[in-house]
Amino acid sequence: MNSFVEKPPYWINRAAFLFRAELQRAFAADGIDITPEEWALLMVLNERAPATVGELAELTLRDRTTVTRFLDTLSGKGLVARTPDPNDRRRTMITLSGEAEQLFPRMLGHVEAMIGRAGRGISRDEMATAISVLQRLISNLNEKG
Amino acid sequence: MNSFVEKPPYWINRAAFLFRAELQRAFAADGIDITPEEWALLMVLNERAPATVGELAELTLRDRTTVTRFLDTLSGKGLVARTPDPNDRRRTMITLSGEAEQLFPRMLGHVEAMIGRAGRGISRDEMATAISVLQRLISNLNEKG
DNA sequence: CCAAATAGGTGTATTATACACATAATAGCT
DNA sequence: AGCTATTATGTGTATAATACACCTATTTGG
Repeated sequence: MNSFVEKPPYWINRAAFLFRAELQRAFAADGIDITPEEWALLMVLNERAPATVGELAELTLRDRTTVTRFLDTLSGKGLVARTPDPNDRRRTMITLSGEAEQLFPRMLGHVEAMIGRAGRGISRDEMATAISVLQRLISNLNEKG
Repeated sequence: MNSFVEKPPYWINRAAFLFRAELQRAFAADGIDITPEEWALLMVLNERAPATVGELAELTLRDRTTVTRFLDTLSGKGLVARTPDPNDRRRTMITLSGEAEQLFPRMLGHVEAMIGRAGRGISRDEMATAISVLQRLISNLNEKG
Protein backbone atom coordinates (compact mmCIF):
# COMPACT_ATOMS: atom_id res chain seq x y z
CA MET A 1 0.00 0.00 0.00
CA ASN A 2 2.96 2.28 0.45
CA SER A 3 4.39 1.65 -2.96
CA PHE A 4 3.52 3.96 -5.77
CA VAL A 5 3.62 1.10 -8.26
CA GLU A 6 0.46 -0.25 -6.71
CA LYS A 7 -1.51 2.85 -7.54
CA PRO A 8 -3.66 3.47 -10.61
CA PRO A 9 -1.74 6.38 -12.17
CA TYR A 10 1.38 4.30 -12.43
CA TRP A 11 -0.31 1.56 -14.45
CA ILE A 12 -2.40 3.92 -16.49
CA ASN A 13 0.71 5.82 -17.47
CA ARG A 14 2.62 2.74 -18.36
CA ALA A 15 -0.18 1.31 -20.45
CA ALA A 16 -0.65 4.62 -22.23
CA PHE A 17 3.06 4.84 -22.96
CA LEU A 18 3.19 1.31 -24.34
CA PHE A 19 0.11 1.74 -26.49
CA ARG A 20 1.62 4.89 -27.89
CA ALA A 21 4.97 3.27 -28.59
CA GLU A 22 3.34 0.25 -30.18
CA LEU A 23 1.18 2.38 -32.44
CA GLN A 24 4.19 4.42 -33.46
CA ARG A 25 6.11 1.28 -34.28
CA ALA A 26 3.25 -0.27 -36.27
CA PHE A 27 2.67 2.89 -38.31
CA ALA A 28 6.36 3.33 -39.00
CA ALA A 29 6.74 -0.31 -40.02
CA ASP A 30 3.96 0.19 -42.53
CA GLY A 31 5.39 3.45 -43.85
CA ILE A 32 2.57 5.52 -42.38
CA ASP A 33 4.01 8.90 -41.48
CA ILE A 34 1.58 9.82 -38.73
CA THR A 35 2.37 10.27 -35.05
CA PRO A 36 0.13 8.85 -32.34
CA GLU A 37 -1.07 12.33 -31.45
CA GLU A 38 -1.89 13.09 -35.04
CA TRP A 39 -3.74 9.80 -35.14
CA ALA A 40 -5.78 10.79 -32.11
CA LEU A 41 -6.85 13.98 -33.84
CA LEU A 42 -7.71 12.14 -37.06
CA MET A 43 -9.79 9.72 -34.99
CA VAL A 44 -11.78 12.51 -33.46
CA LEU A 45 -12.23 14.08 -36.85
CA ASN A 46 -13.40 10.78 -38.29
CA GLU A 47 -16.23 10.78 -35.81
CA ARG A 48 -17.02 14.48 -35.59
CA ALA A 49 -16.02 16.18 -38.81
CA PRO A 50 -16.77 18.79 -39.84
CA ALA A 51 -15.59 20.40 -36.61
CA THR A 52 -14.08 23.71 -35.62
CA VAL A 53 -10.62 24.09 -34.14
CA GLY A 54 -12.13 24.96 -30.79
CA GLU A 55 -14.30 21.86 -30.75
CA LEU A 56 -11.31 19.68 -31.57
CA ALA A 57 -9.34 21.33 -28.79
CA GLU A 58 -12.07 20.56 -26.31
CA LEU A 59 -12.44 16.97 -27.48
CA THR A 60 -8.72 16.27 -27.29
CA LEU A 61 -8.17 18.29 -24.09
CA ARG A 62 -5.50 20.34 -25.84
CA ASP A 63 -5.03 24.05 -26.15
CA ARG A 64 -6.54 25.59 -29.27
CA THR A 65 -3.12 26.62 -30.47
CA THR A 66 -1.82 23.11 -30.07
CA VAL A 67 -4.59 21.87 -32.31
CA THR A 68 -3.81 24.62 -34.79
CA ARG A 69 -0.24 23.31 -35.01
CA PHE A 70 -1.41 19.76 -35.60
CA LEU A 71 -3.77 20.96 -38.29
CA ASP A 72 -0.86 22.75 -39.92
CA THR A 73 1.14 19.56 -40.22
CA LEU A 74 -1.84 17.38 -41.11
CA SER A 75 -2.84 19.85 -43.76
CA GLY A 76 0.75 19.83 -45.02
CA LYS A 77 0.43 16.07 -45.34
CA GLY A 78 -2.78 16.52 -47.27
CA LEU A 79 -4.93 14.80 -44.67
CA VAL A 80 -7.24 17.57 -43.54
CA ALA A 81 -8.84 20.57 -45.18
CA ARG A 82 -9.71 23.92 -43.68
CA THR A 83 -12.83 25.56 -45.04
CA PRO A 84 -14.05 28.90 -43.73
CA ASP A 85 -17.58 28.70 -42.40
CA PRO A 86 -19.69 31.00 -44.60
CA ASN A 87 -22.18 31.60 -41.77
CA ASP A 88 -19.50 32.78 -39.37
CA ARG A 89 -16.33 33.71 -41.07
CA ARG A 90 -14.32 33.55 -37.86
CA ARG A 91 -14.77 29.80 -37.82
CA THR A 92 -12.89 27.25 -39.87
CA MET A 93 -14.49 23.93 -40.55
CA ILE A 94 -12.03 21.06 -40.51
CA THR A 95 -12.67 17.97 -42.61
CA LEU A 96 -10.76 14.83 -43.50
CA SER A 97 -9.42 14.65 -47.02
CA GLY A 98 -10.19 11.74 -49.30
CA GLU A 99 -6.60 10.69 -48.83
CA ALA A 100 -7.13 10.51 -45.09
CA GLU A 101 -10.32 8.52 -45.53
CA GLN A 102 -8.46 6.08 -47.72
CA LEU A 103 -5.67 5.75 -45.20
CA PHE A 104 -8.09 5.19 -42.38
CA PRO A 105 -8.86 1.48 -42.70
CA ARG A 106 -5.16 0.73 -42.88
CA MET A 107 -4.46 2.65 -39.68
CA LEU A 108 -7.49 1.20 -37.97
CA GLY A 109 -6.26 -2.25 -38.88
CA HIS A 110 -3.04 -1.67 -36.96
CA VAL A 111 -4.94 -0.28 -34.02
CA GLU A 112 -7.39 -3.17 -33.90
CA ALA A 113 -4.56 -5.66 -34.16
CA MET A 114 -2.77 -3.94 -31.31
CA ILE A 115 -5.87 -3.93 -29.15
CA GLY A 116 -6.51 -7.56 -29.95
CA ARG A 117 -3.00 -8.50 -29.02
CA ALA A 118 -3.08 -6.45 -25.83
CA GLY A 119 -6.41 -7.87 -24.76
CA ARG A 120 -5.51 -11.56 -24.83
CA GLY A 121 -6.70 -13.36 -21.74
CA ILE A 122 -8.94 -10.53 -20.61
CA SER A 123 -12.65 -11.27 -20.40
CA ARG A 124 -15.31 -8.98 -21.79
CA ASP A 125 -16.56 -8.30 -18.29
CA GLU A 126 -13.18 -7.40 -16.91
CA MET A 127 -12.51 -5.08 -19.81
CA ALA A 128 -15.90 -3.45 -19.37
CA THR A 129 -15.20 -2.89 -15.69
CA ALA A 130 -11.78 -1.45 -16.45
CA ILE A 131 -13.17 0.98 -18.98
CA SER A 132 -15.93 2.00 -16.63
CA VAL A 133 -13.38 2.64 -13.89
CA LEU A 134 -11.29 4.74 -16.24
CA GLN A 135 -14.35 6.73 -17.25
CA ARG A 136 -15.21 7.44 -13.63
CA LEU A 137 -11.64 8.42 -12.83
CA ILE A 138 -11.76 10.82 -15.75
CA SER A 139 -15.07 12.29 -14.80
CA ASN A 140 -13.99 12.71 -11.17
CA LEU A 141 -10.79 14.45 -12.26
CA ASN A 142 -12.78 16.73 -14.52
CA GLU A 143 -15.05 17.92 -11.75
CA LYS A 144 -14.20 21.32 -10.38
CA GLY A 145 -12.79 21.52 -6.89
CA MET B 1 -18.17 -1.14 -31.46
CA ASN B 2 -17.11 0.88 -34.45
CA SER B 3 -16.24 3.96 -32.49
CA PHE B 4 -12.71 4.42 -31.33
CA VAL B 5 -13.91 6.11 -28.16
CA GLU B 6 -15.22 2.78 -26.96
CA LYS B 7 -11.79 1.22 -27.02
CA PRO B 8 -9.33 0.92 -24.14
CA PRO B 9 -6.46 3.01 -25.52
CA TYR B 10 -8.70 6.02 -25.79
CA TRP B 11 -9.69 5.96 -22.13
CA ILE B 12 -6.26 4.99 -20.91
CA ASN B 13 -4.77 7.91 -22.77
CA ARG B 14 -7.32 10.34 -21.53
CA ALA B 15 -6.93 9.23 -17.93
CA ALA B 16 -3.15 9.39 -18.20
CA PHE B 17 -3.33 12.87 -19.64
CA LEU B 18 -5.66 14.11 -16.92
CA PHE B 19 -3.62 12.59 -14.10
CA ARG B 20 -0.54 14.22 -15.55
CA ALA B 21 -2.22 17.60 -15.88
CA GLU B 22 -3.66 17.40 -12.40
CA LEU B 23 -0.32 16.51 -10.88
CA GLN B 24 1.34 19.35 -12.71
CA ARG B 25 -1.30 21.76 -11.46
CA ALA B 26 -1.05 20.56 -7.87
CA PHE B 27 2.74 20.79 -7.81
CA ALA B 28 2.75 24.22 -9.41
CA ALA B 29 0.11 25.48 -6.99
CA ASP B 30 2.34 24.39 -4.12
CA GLY B 31 5.45 25.91 -5.64
CA ILE B 32 7.01 22.53 -6.33
CA ASP B 33 9.16 22.91 -9.42
CA ILE B 34 9.02 19.30 -10.60
CA THR B 35 7.43 17.98 -13.77
CA PRO B 36 5.29 14.83 -13.79
CA GLU B 37 8.03 12.95 -15.64
CA GLU B 38 10.63 14.05 -13.12
CA TRP B 39 8.26 12.91 -10.41
CA ALA B 40 7.97 9.50 -12.04
CA LEU B 41 11.72 9.14 -11.98
CA LEU B 42 11.96 10.29 -8.37
CA MET B 43 9.27 7.74 -7.48
CA VAL B 44 11.25 4.93 -9.02
CA LEU B 45 14.37 6.14 -7.27
CA ASN B 46 12.52 6.28 -3.98
CA GLU B 47 11.83 2.58 -4.28
CA ARG B 48 14.99 1.38 -5.97
CA ALA B 49 17.85 3.72 -5.13
CA PRO B 50 20.72 3.32 -5.42
CA ALA B 51 20.25 2.45 -9.06
CA THR B 52 22.23 2.82 -12.24
CA VAL B 53 21.16 4.94 -15.18
CA GLY B 54 20.50 1.82 -17.22
CA GLU B 55 18.30 0.33 -14.55
CA LEU B 56 16.29 3.53 -14.31
CA ALA B 57 15.90 3.56 -18.08
CA GLU B 58 14.54 0.04 -18.03
CA LEU B 59 12.18 0.75 -15.16
CA THR B 60 10.77 3.87 -16.77
CA LEU B 61 10.77 2.44 -20.32
CA ARG B 62 12.86 5.37 -21.51
CA ASP B 63 16.08 5.51 -23.46
CA ARG B 64 19.22 5.71 -21.36
CA THR B 65 20.02 9.12 -22.79
CA THR B 66 16.58 10.38 -21.85
CA VAL B 67 17.20 9.35 -18.28
CA THR B 68 20.61 11.00 -18.40
CA ARG B 69 18.92 14.28 -19.32
CA PHE B 70 16.44 13.97 -16.47
CA LEU B 71 19.25 13.23 -14.08
CA ASP B 72 21.02 16.36 -15.32
CA THR B 73 18.07 18.57 -14.43
CA LEU B 74 17.25 16.76 -11.20
CA SER B 75 20.87 17.02 -10.18
CA GLY B 76 20.77 20.72 -11.06
CA LYS B 77 17.81 21.03 -8.71
CA GLY B 78 19.80 19.27 -6.02
CA LEU B 79 17.46 16.29 -5.85
CA VAL B 80 19.68 13.44 -6.94
CA ALA B 81 23.35 12.59 -6.57
CA ARG B 82 25.60 10.69 -8.95
CA THR B 83 28.25 8.55 -7.31
CA PRO B 84 30.67 6.46 -9.34
CA ASP B 85 30.51 2.79 -8.40
CA PRO B 86 33.95 1.88 -7.04
CA ASN B 87 33.49 -1.76 -8.09
CA ASP B 88 32.80 -0.86 -11.70
CA ARG B 89 33.83 2.61 -12.62
CA ARG B 90 31.68 2.64 -15.74
CA ARG B 91 28.61 2.67 -13.58
CA THR B 92 27.12 5.62 -11.74
CA MET B 93 24.96 5.00 -8.75
CA ILE B 94 22.04 7.40 -8.49
CA THR B 95 20.62 8.31 -5.11
CA LEU B 96 18.03 10.74 -3.80
CA SER B 97 19.37 13.74 -1.93
CA GLY B 98 18.20 14.61 1.55
CA GLU B 99 16.39 17.52 0.01
CA ALA B 100 14.46 15.15 -2.23
CA GLU B 101 13.63 12.92 0.68
CA GLN B 102 12.30 15.92 2.55
CA LEU B 103 10.22 17.00 -0.40
CA PHE B 104 8.82 13.54 -0.84
CA PRO B 105 5.99 13.47 1.69
CA ARG B 106 4.72 16.78 0.37
CA MET B 107 4.62 15.50 -3.19
CA LEU B 108 3.12 12.22 -2.12
CA GLY B 109 0.42 14.10 -0.29
CA HIS B 110 -0.67 15.76 -3.51
CA VAL B 111 -0.58 12.46 -5.35
CA GLU B 112 -2.60 10.67 -2.69
CA ALA B 113 -5.14 13.47 -2.62
CA MET B 114 -5.46 13.32 -6.37
CA ILE B 115 -5.92 9.56 -6.34
CA GLY B 116 -8.47 9.86 -3.57
CA ARG B 117 -10.42 12.45 -5.48
CA ALA B 118 -10.25 10.49 -8.71
CA GLY B 119 -11.33 7.27 -7.03
CA ARG B 120 -14.58 8.49 -5.52
CA GLY B 121 -17.42 6.05 -6.11
CA ILE B 122 -15.15 3.27 -7.25
CA SER B 123 -15.17 0.11 -5.15
CA ARG B 124 -12.04 -1.68 -4.06
CA ASP B 125 -12.95 -4.64 -6.22
CA GLU B 126 -13.54 -2.60 -9.33
CA MET B 127 -10.26 -0.79 -8.88
CA ALA B 128 -8.43 -4.06 -8.35
CA THR B 129 -9.93 -5.46 -11.53
CA ALA B 130 -9.02 -2.34 -13.46
CA ILE B 131 -5.42 -2.47 -12.29
CA SER B 132 -5.19 -6.14 -13.07
CA VAL B 133 -6.52 -5.50 -16.58
CA LEU B 134 -3.97 -2.75 -17.08
CA GLN B 135 -1.20 -5.03 -15.91
CA ARG B 136 -2.22 -7.73 -18.35
CA LEU B 137 -2.50 -5.24 -21.21
CA ILE B 138 1.00 -4.10 -20.39
CA SER B 139 2.43 -7.56 -20.16
CA ASN B 140 0.76 -8.57 -23.44
CA LEU B 141 2.14 -5.51 -25.17
CA ASN B 142 5.58 -6.26 -23.83
CA GLU B 143 5.64 -9.76 -25.25
CA LYS B 144 7.61 -10.14 -28.43
CA GLY B 145 5.71 -10.85 -31.62
C1' DC C 1 46.59 -8.92 -23.75
C1' DC C 2 43.45 -7.30 -26.84
C1' DA C 3 38.76 -7.40 -29.04
C1' DA C 4 34.04 -7.18 -27.83
C1' DA C 5 30.70 -5.76 -24.79
C1' DT C 6 28.90 -2.51 -21.48
C1' DA C 7 27.90 2.08 -19.02
C1' DG C 8 27.33 6.51 -19.43
C1' DG C 9 27.26 11.06 -21.77
C1' DT C 10 26.96 14.81 -25.96
C1' DG C 11 25.37 16.71 -30.22
C1' DT C 12 21.57 17.40 -32.48
C1' DA C 13 16.90 17.01 -34.07
C1' DT C 14 11.97 16.25 -33.62
C1' DT C 15 7.50 16.49 -31.43
C1' DA C 16 4.11 18.02 -28.26
C1' DT C 17 2.71 21.61 -25.79
C1' DA C 18 0.97 26.15 -24.31
C1' DC C 19 1.23 31.20 -22.95
C1' DA C 20 1.07 35.89 -24.48
C1' DC C 21 -0.26 38.41 -28.02
C1' DA C 22 -2.34 39.74 -32.71
C1' DT C 23 -6.19 39.84 -36.00
C1' DA C 24 -10.60 39.27 -37.76
C1' DA C 25 -15.39 38.76 -37.27
C1' DT C 26 -19.72 38.59 -34.88
C1' DA C 27 -23.00 39.93 -31.14
C1' DG C 28 -25.11 42.90 -28.15
C1' DC C 29 -26.16 47.09 -25.93
C1' DT C 30 -27.53 51.80 -26.07
C1' DA D 1 -26.46 52.64 -36.49
C1' DG D 2 -22.27 52.49 -33.93
C1' DC D 3 -19.15 51.04 -30.77
C1' DT D 4 -17.59 47.63 -27.29
C1' DA D 5 -17.19 43.04 -25.67
C1' DT D 6 -16.70 38.48 -26.97
C1' DT D 7 -15.34 34.76 -29.86
C1' DA D 8 -12.43 32.07 -33.36
C1' DT D 9 -8.22 31.38 -35.10
C1' DG D 10 -3.46 31.97 -35.85
C1' DT D 11 1.85 33.52 -34.76
C1' DG D 12 5.90 34.21 -32.02
C1' DT D 13 8.33 32.16 -28.92
C1' DA D 14 9.69 29.10 -25.30
C1' DT D 15 10.02 24.75 -22.90
C1' DA D 16 9.86 19.76 -22.02
C1' DA D 17 10.27 15.05 -23.40
C1' DT D 18 12.29 12.15 -26.29
C1' DA D 19 15.66 9.39 -28.86
C1' DC D 20 19.20 8.31 -32.51
C1' DA D 21 23.92 8.42 -33.85
C1' DC D 22 28.07 8.81 -32.08
C1' DC D 23 31.94 9.20 -28.46
C1' DT D 24 34.71 7.72 -24.39
C1' DA D 25 35.92 5.00 -20.51
C1' DT D 26 35.94 0.73 -18.48
C1' DT D 27 35.46 -4.12 -17.87
C1' DT D 28 35.28 -8.92 -19.55
C1' DG D 29 36.36 -13.13 -21.90
C1' DG D 30 38.87 -15.85 -24.84
